[in-house]
Amino acid sequence: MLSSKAKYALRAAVFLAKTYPNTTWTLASDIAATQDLPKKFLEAILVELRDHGIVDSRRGRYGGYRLTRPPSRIKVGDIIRVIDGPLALTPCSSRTQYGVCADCVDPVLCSLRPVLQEARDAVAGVLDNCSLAQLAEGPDTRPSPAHKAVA
Amino acid sequence: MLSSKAKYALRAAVFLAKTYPNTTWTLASDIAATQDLPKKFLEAILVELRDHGIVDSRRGRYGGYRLTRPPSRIKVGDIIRVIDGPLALTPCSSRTQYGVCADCVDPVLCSLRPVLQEARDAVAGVLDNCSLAQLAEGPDTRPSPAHKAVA
DNA sequence: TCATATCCTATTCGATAAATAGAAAAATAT
DNA sequence: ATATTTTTCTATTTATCGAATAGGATATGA
Repeated sequence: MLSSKAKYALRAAVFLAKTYPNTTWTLASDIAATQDLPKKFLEAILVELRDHGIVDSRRGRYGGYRLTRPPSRIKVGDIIRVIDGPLALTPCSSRTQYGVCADCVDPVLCSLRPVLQEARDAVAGVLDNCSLAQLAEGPDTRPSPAHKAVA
Repeated sequence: MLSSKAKYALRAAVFLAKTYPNTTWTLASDIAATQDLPKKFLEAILVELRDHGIVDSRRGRYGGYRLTRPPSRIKVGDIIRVIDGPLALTPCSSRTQYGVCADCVDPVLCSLRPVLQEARDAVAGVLDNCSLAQLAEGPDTRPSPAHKAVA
């Protein structure tokens, strides 16, 4: 599951994508207000995105935030990785942030690794293939699962 | 990321798969000892697996646990869902346990839902396609990512 | 130099993860 | 029947993390 933080980050990023390209800077308080996000929390999120090269920031009057590159070149997977960490289900099945699990020495668990890598490749294939530009184009018109669930 | 609990559950399940079919019952303490899992914690996990129809249990002397069905019919995805919940990244993109996110009313987030559903289908496609039988067949012989990472 | 915004540090609050303890309940060998 | 063994239940613990807030320091442009 995504953390709230990651969802907020995605919403903020899509918001910024919608105003791209932008000569002026977008206020954190504007994002917070229109997206209904906790302002202070959002600021912390934007700092993280900045530290990872997703957004640029400018202090002081007429400061704010904007994307560092065109929305078409920022992927959903990029943002999730920054906020929530690897897409993989275990450190040992991650490709971008590989690490040994605490209990990774176990051969039985290691028999799991191949399938976990497949899983991580499968999610990454989807999330790294969807850009902010695509999301910013507006709400999707396909029937949502909400409709199906009610039916 | 998987919880430790889910990893323990998988290891325990693969262990049980290796002794299938089994006329006798396998002790929790045997699983704990050979797999190096905290015994009491493992017991709680086995109860959850039992409550969800993955294992059967028998109390008293010569009691223990065993799989309710052939390992080929128990998928990695089944076990992860029982212990860690839906494979999806949000409740609203889950198919087996659909639910509305706390902030799901937001149209921007809703523009995310299609891609999140794709992601969930992609992971599920992998994890629901890998059975305990496959894992029990022994450690995988493909080059592991550990080797690649060291290189 | 003032207004405004980001940025930094600290703190809170609650929930969840990961486990442990101890006793009750059940099943069986003897 | 009874003792033994094993699951099962209830409670508690401890630490960590998620989510958020507070307040001030720092930078920027008018």
